[in-house]
Amino acid sequence: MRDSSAWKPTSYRTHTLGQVVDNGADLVGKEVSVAGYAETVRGRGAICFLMLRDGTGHIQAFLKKDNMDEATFEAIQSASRESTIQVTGSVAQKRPPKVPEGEPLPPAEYEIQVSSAQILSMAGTPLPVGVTDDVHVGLDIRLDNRHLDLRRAHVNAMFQLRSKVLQYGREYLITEGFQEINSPKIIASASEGGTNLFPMMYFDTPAFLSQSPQLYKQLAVLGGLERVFEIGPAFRAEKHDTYRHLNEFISFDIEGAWMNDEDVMGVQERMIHHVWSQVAANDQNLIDIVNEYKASQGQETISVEVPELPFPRIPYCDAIEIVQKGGGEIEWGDDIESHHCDLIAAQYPGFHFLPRWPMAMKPFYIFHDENEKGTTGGQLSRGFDLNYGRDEMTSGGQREHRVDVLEQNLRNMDLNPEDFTFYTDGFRYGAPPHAGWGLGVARLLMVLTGAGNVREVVLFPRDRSRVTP
RNA sequence: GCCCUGAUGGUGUAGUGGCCUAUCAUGCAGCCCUGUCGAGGCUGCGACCCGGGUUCAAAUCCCGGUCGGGGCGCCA
Repeated sequence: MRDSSAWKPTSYRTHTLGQVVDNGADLVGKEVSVAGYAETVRGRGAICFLMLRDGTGHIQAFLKKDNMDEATFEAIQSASRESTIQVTGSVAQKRPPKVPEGEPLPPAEYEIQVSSAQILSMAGTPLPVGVTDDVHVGLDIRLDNRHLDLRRAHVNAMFQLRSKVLQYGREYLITEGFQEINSPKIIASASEGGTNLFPMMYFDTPAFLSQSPQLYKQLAVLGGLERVFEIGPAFRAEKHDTYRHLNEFISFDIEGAWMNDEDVMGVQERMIHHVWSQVAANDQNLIDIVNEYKASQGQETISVEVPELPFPRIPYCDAIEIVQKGGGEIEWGDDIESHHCDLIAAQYPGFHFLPRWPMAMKPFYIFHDENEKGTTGGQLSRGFDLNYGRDEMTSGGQREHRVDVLEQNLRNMDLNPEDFTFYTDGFRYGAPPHAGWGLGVARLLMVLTGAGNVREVVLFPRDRSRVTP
């Protein structure tokens, strides 16, 4: 649950439920107003127990027919689960529950003895997905009803973790001098091969949704911003259908001047180390909530293991050897596919970098040094991936800052340099060597939370067949 | 786009040609009891994805569709 100790009162409540729970002893006898969702409503006689939940905690409200307006009492008593209810009453210590002979009593708990109440919004019945039920619910049904699914404790906890990961990532990059930027998501040209961009109309001009901030963050660095990062959406019109791909996703990107591939790998591993350390130090309560659910479903629980620095580097040439020795069919120059990654992950189950890919497999903007050749003599690039186990988290690299090489790279890939002048012009007046990467936020969250599907950790995922809600 | 697989009450499931006017849990509705606390007890409600076919007989077999799930490809 969220820490609400510093939250101010609002028009609807004097205290959050978390504040009442945490400060119960001091509040005994005091009148408070709270509001929340009705988790259970028990009792059909002259008394009634209303379990309220808000985003900060749970508390029991105790209603007695004699102590309040009878019509209100009856309305609350017959309120459906998940209705929103505001109650006013005095804080009191709860009567202790019955425990078996010889067992110690649990620590004191507090409740609210209600003097007045109001139903703010009545929930329809039955609920399309249970919020507190133990019954398993399929992902598709959950996503159709995400607004209810989010009320479930472990789902709520995963999205709090997501927010924490972004917060810790941001704060770390800022300590290394990176500044946050936003690049346009509506772009004019299908700059890198139009087949995988979503077309749209920008008034009377054909335009596209951006698939990456790549070129723009580079232009920001060329413009002298030195070190930049962006957390923003990217759109890809690929008809993939897997646990790790979406057509709209949030990309965590950085770009830094006077850096090569190794420099930005360092930034990345230090950032991930910081994120994991902070989660381990501050957010075990959220991990516990997720684990409580996993345990109830018979799933393996998770623990936050702060990875050691530096992460292993497995250059492409070595990766090919590992795959070949593992029995995989692969040759220098082939892409390392998912089943190949399984072989590598067997030796390197955690985070590991795969640097120095063949230039032929990398985009035109990746830097290469003519002296860096692979085991079979092929030209290497300064591009790299970061994997966790079999899954790709990041791709990045040092960028080509020599405009003549850049234009040659474009021609080598059958692209017309004329179409890229908005980009290449940035390199004509002095360009610093620079490097960067883009990290899939949801994929990182999958690792942290043990989610088996990227859709679990995206609020309203967009995939091949889902555009709503 | 390819291969495999599936669709049963609101939700999650059992069911492999007649034993199914379909199982169980949860839910919902109602009653009883109760300072309850994973409350408990009782009664009731609610389903075989759509279209075609085979058969004396189809939730069950076949074909098509729609929508899922798994694996892969694609992912400059």
